[in-house]
Amino acid sequence: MGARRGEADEVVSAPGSAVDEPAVRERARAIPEAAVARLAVYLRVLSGMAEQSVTTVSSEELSAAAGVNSAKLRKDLSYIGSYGTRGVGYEVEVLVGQIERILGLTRKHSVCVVGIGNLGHALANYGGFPGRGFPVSALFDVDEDLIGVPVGGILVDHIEDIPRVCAEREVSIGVIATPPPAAQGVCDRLVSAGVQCILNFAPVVLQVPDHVEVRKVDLAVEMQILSFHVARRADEAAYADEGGMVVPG
Amino acid sequence: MGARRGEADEVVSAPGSAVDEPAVRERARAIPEAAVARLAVYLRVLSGMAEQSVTTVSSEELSAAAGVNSAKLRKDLSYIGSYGTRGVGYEVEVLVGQIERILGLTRKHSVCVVGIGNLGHALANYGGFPGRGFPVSALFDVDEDLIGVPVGGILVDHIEDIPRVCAEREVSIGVIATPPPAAQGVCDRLVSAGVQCILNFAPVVLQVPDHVEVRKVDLAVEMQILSFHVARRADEAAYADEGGMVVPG
DNA sequence: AGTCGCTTGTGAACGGATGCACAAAGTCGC
DNA sequence: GCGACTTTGTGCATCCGTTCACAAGCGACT
Repeated sequence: MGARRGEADEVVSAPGSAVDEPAVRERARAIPEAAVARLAVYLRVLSGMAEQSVTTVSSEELSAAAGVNSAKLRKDLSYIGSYGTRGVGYEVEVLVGQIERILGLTRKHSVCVVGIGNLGHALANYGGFPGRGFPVSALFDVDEDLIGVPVGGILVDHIEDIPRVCAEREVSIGVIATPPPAAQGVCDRLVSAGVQCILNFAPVVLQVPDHVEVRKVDLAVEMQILSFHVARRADEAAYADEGGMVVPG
Repeated sequence: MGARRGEADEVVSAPGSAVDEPAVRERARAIPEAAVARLAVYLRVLSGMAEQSVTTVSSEELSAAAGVNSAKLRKDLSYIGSYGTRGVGYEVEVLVGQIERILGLTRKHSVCVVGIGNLGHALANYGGFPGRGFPVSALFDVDEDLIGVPVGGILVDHIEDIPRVCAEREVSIGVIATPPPAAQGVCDRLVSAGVQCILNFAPVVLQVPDHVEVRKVDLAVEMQILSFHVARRADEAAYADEGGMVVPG
């Protein structure tokens, strides 16, 4: 992902001289993407614990609840600082606060949803967003029958108004839930409206400038990955049946 | 090089006695998970090309359309065999067929959706599934008002009937779109019904036996990852402005 | 045929993430 | 205060996936 930026033919110096790495570069922001995803999961688990008045948790307990191994959990947490107490564990409240800080959840992020079909409706009504600091503050579609209609308490605007409305409501995250052919156009509008992060549900590869972050959720791809595993299982079963496996003893 | 799958316990003979291992070679289904996900994307792009009567494509073109670099694309394709022609490229039809074969799409996979709320509705009506070999053939909920009601052409059954209905309709993939508290219970029912692959939209870490494959799609997590990037950007901008760094302890 | 240009397929280097194993650092009981 | 015990935080080895770079292979053109 974001590792590579800038123009290609810039840096390359001849090997041999001046190889001194400018140690200046790295700031603490070097959290692996995979770890960020897991931090979000830990946060959810921790929030649940906090609600049940759990005050302290060990890496072992938390990792079990999050479905990872404890060493990985500790390493992930170490990326954001040392907030544990050796011999005791982590204070739930502290961890929640720190993870929220790192994930940028102390600020609210306004979200807009584009494409108010089945999925768009579901997203607009999805309780998980506002509850976790992501107020859905704008909805867009092209269908004239939908414009002005409230969905989940928000009035639907026309796609043409994306730049104006997004600016007014300070939208920082755009969610695309349109049919595939419309996705790129919507994406371009969002980008020109200054939205820098996009969550794309349309089965399309979006072209965006370097400074825009895109994550995609493709249901068909997920299903196909599962299909692959179904097939692999079937193969393995057949293979085992045929006696390819040497069973000792 | 084929690093083998994790099965490991194979009979390892002395390095000198190199016997040919035809069965094992055929067994070399060691395709990285990440590559599988990309294959699904290539397949979508290729299908689009086929519809536009494109017959041949180079790794450069295809990789651009799929948003990856060409070396990675070639390596991904090499996992499934050598179906390209040097100096020319790949035949679209051939590639489509081979990827479908590897992903197990030559067989239909019946899907059931559990939890017919907003998201469940969206999934039941989602056109992308049946169009790609994933007929939704069963729906479940607990709400008595929904039982027997057709959604997307399928009647909703009660969750209690999961074992019977899934068996009857040979469901191989279960999709969980229930509220979080219900998810684990539903998951257990699916597992006991023999479903081996689960796509989980509930923000919960599911506990399943080893032989069951779970993929999760967590919208809140996706949003939080984006939030992290928003925050990181803001930090970078601030850092660039100040030109210095003081990290408070 | 021979050669030239193009594209695939892949060995090997690289880098990032994972898991292990242990020292450091704290608590608890006495 | 001290020693035993617990749990964190991390250096290190390992593994997996990505990227590079190039030989091998194919078609086209002379």
